[in-house]
Amino acid sequence: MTAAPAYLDSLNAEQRRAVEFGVGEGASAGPLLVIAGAGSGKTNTLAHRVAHLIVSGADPRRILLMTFSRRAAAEMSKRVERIAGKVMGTGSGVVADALTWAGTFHGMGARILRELAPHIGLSPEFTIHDREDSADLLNLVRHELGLSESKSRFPTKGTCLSIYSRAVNAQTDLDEVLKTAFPWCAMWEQQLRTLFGAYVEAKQRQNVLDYDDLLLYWAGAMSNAAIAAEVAGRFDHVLVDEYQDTNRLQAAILLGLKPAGQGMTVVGDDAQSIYSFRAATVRNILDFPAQFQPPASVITLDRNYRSTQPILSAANAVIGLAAERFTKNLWTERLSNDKPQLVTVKDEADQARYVVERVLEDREGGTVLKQQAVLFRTSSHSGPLEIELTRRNIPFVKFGGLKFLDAAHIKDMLALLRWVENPRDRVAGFRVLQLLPGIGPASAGRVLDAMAEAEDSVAHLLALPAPPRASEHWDGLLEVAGHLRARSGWPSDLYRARLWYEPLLEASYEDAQVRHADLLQLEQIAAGYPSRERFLTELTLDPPDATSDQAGVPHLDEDYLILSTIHSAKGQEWKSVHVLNVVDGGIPSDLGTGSTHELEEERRLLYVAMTRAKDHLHLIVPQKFFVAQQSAYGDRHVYASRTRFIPKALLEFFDNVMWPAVKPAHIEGLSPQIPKLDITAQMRAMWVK
DNA sequence: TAAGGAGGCATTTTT
DNA sequence: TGCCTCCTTA
Repeated sequence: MTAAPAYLDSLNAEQRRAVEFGVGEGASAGPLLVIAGAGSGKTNTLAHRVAHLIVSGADPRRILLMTFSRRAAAEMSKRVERIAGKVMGTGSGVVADALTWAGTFHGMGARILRELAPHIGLSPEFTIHDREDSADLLNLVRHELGLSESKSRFPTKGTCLSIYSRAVNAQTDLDEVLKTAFPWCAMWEQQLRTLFGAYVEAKQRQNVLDYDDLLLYWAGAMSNAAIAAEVAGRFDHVLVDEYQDTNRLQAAILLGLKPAGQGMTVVGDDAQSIYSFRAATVRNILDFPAQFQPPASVITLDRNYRSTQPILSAANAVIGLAAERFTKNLWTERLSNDKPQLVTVKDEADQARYVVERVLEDREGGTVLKQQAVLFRTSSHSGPLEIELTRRNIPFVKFGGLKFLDAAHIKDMLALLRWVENPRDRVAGFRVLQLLPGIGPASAGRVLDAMAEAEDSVAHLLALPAPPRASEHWDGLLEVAGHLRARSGWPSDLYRARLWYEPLLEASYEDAQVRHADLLQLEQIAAGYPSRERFLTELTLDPPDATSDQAGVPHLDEDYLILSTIHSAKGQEWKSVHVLNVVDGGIPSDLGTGSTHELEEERRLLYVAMTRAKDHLHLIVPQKFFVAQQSAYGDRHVYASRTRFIPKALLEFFDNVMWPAVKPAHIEGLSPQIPKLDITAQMRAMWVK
């Protein structure tokens, strides 16, 4: 082996092995599995590997790089560019924008399917349903089948979708899925089977795909030898990040792309597998090497560059109690005397106060808010904290939970665009039509039926008479639909759509002002996409994270505190991390204790949360904790105990403190950062729910 | 047949 | 609490 090029100097020996593995053998290098522990420089290593491939002559347009989220893909591309640019010269243009196949499985699937569409019985104009749309369609189908009689408690649309999704992604038959994951729905097996069959037919008639279809159709296409050869032939290298969170369907796609494993690299950490509810299976990563002949090479990265030794020791101890584990303990050279804090507080209100106080303290100490995060198991757990933050005028952004796109008015606008893009999309049409006063489910259904039978459905729509009570707004709808259909100007389409929609918005919502602002923001976002189709597709596959419907959401250039579900915190790191509700019922969630399998995943969740912290880690244990979602009504709290994942024997890894300490917090204790005279804001904030 | 009101019930995490 | 479904009324 020749001496390593200078740009690899910053890597340690194992990282360099991972980067250089098989490079120079061209596309014939065998499969590689990199087990990369938390904070072990995984992203950096993968980025270096891609850059190294390119520098060594690989064509970046023939590299497929799949990550868990779009954010991760963007970050990766940027790094690759930086590294390779340094070597090859930034102006060369060889690297810039050349890494065209970087994204999520779903995103890449959508792109490939649009090309393959004519060959596999799809129209290239297909639109994509997000979870809620899918559930709505499932609901429509359910009603048509008469499965919604009142006395029988048929599973809700959301549950039905989860069951369907799991069966698809786990490649498992319905009865097995019901038995293992949804036992309380097992009695409905026959009806569910009928429902799912009808659901699939409806999707095909309407030329829509749901999230699962993006994988399912892709995998299906790969089972045809000619198509598989065509698709596989495009890529010399296939690299997959976060492999522990892929499911069997995704593994099947990969195998279809690289049956012998040549040019394939997967990276992951079985200790961080937290997506089994999405049918991800840790078996994918464990069984990866053996599915090839000869088996894939394995390289392990276990040096942690993120956390201090005390934090790491505590995290190692927690994961060390796992029933099964495959990765070694992480180690670091970052010494420190500060153990992680295990803080007992009275209730969730005190928990919120504690966090706020520490956050302000840390900021005093020079850690900007953006370098601090508060993590929690369930989106609703941050409620009391959000109130406290608002009261104290501390800006924050929340990741996970409710999304911008879930807002009704945003969905309305997108439905119009989607319907115009794909007039067969019944969920979209149904929604748009019912926006008009005087049109309900029945009229909407009739219009859609008439369109479905017509040769040219849009022309047919334009010629339809107004439904009985909807004459007032009918022409307006036809006009905007006709216009958008005939000539799509992007992003001005959205502007036209808004002009049409705004009168309806004002008529039906009290807070039309706020919603109006959201629509403007949507227009901003739209301007960043080259076409309507790309906008709709990518927005569905990668919804913006934060909501803006509450006052006080900061501009992005300001400093703000990060609030995030543990799931959404994957791959990230902060100087200081607070974890809320580290009690039984919080983590593990009281819903996640059904099987050992679920319980182990909850344990890994705590591990993931803890390993996000670089310097300071606080686990907070409120003694009084509300169960499930019923926080506000009734008084159904429980006296919780510390999470079972930190039994007595592990207490030595933590500083155990009670808060507040002996004397109660005093008003003079407030940080000088709080403007003393801003009482008016507090008065107003008292009424912010 | 649309639309608003009353009453029942609730299973987390996300592409 | 807030969402969803069913029922009543115009």
